[in-house]
Amino acid sequence: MNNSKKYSLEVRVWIEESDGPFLGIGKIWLLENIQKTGSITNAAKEMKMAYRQAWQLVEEMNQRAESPLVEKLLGGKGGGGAKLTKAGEKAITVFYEIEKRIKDFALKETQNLKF
Amino acid sequence: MNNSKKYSLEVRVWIEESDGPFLGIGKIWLLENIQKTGSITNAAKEMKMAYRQAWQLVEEMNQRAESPLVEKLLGGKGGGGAKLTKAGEKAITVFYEIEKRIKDFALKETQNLKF
DNA sequence: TATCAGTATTCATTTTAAAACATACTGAAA
DNA sequence: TTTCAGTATGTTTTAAAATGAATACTGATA
Repeated sequence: MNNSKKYSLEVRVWIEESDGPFLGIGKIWLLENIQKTGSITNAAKEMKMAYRQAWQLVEEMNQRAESPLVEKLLGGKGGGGAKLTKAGEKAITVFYEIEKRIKDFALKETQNLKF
Repeated sequence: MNNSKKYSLEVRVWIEESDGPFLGIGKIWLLENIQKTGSITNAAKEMKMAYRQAWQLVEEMNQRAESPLVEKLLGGKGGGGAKLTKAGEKAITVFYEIEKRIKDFALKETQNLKF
């Protein structure tokens, strides 16, 4: 008879670029919230993160991607805003596709862990 | 013609237990160093980590595993030491097996990422 | 041409985790 | 019964990261 502790396997996936971690689930959530709210400010509020932090993440993503993932609009009606580029939308779907395939595999591979 | 930025997929794997993350590559390295050096003190030095921290990780592992992964020896010749239990040795091999299977799969699945 | 909300940027403050320090405790062996 | 190196544990420093506050900038539109 065995102890009944439950263990499960967790997998984290991210895209690495020459200067280090480039795109993981955190930035993907940020992209999704920008898409949903139309601005970095509101996306940040949604996620309860500081605007400054969100802005820096967007800046970093845009500089390190082959082409910008977020288009920022300065001034004008409503002060401006931010929206995803085609590349930004693509990044979300590609990321989730890859993540899903790997997590499904991991789940299938690991049943009844014991430690 | 396309930009030549290189992207790669990174995967991190760890074992989760009811109270959160239980065993990842960091603790595995610690186990390996304990195995190699025969004490927590020397394992910590090897890894340039504080003894206190290493000791706490061992404590946590032992309490949350079904049975202890590290056997600690108090006092005596040389002040004591630490060695892996059978369960500790098993944990290392099982962890690496799982990790390898998943990383191999991830590598195979993802070629030519673009962002 | 004044307004307005969001972007852009700097600086001070808080939070956090990690490391460093200090000090008992343990027990085989000389 | 003293020595000794490693375990055990609390306290203090340090360093890094996140947050918060403050301020200037932008430009369509009323």
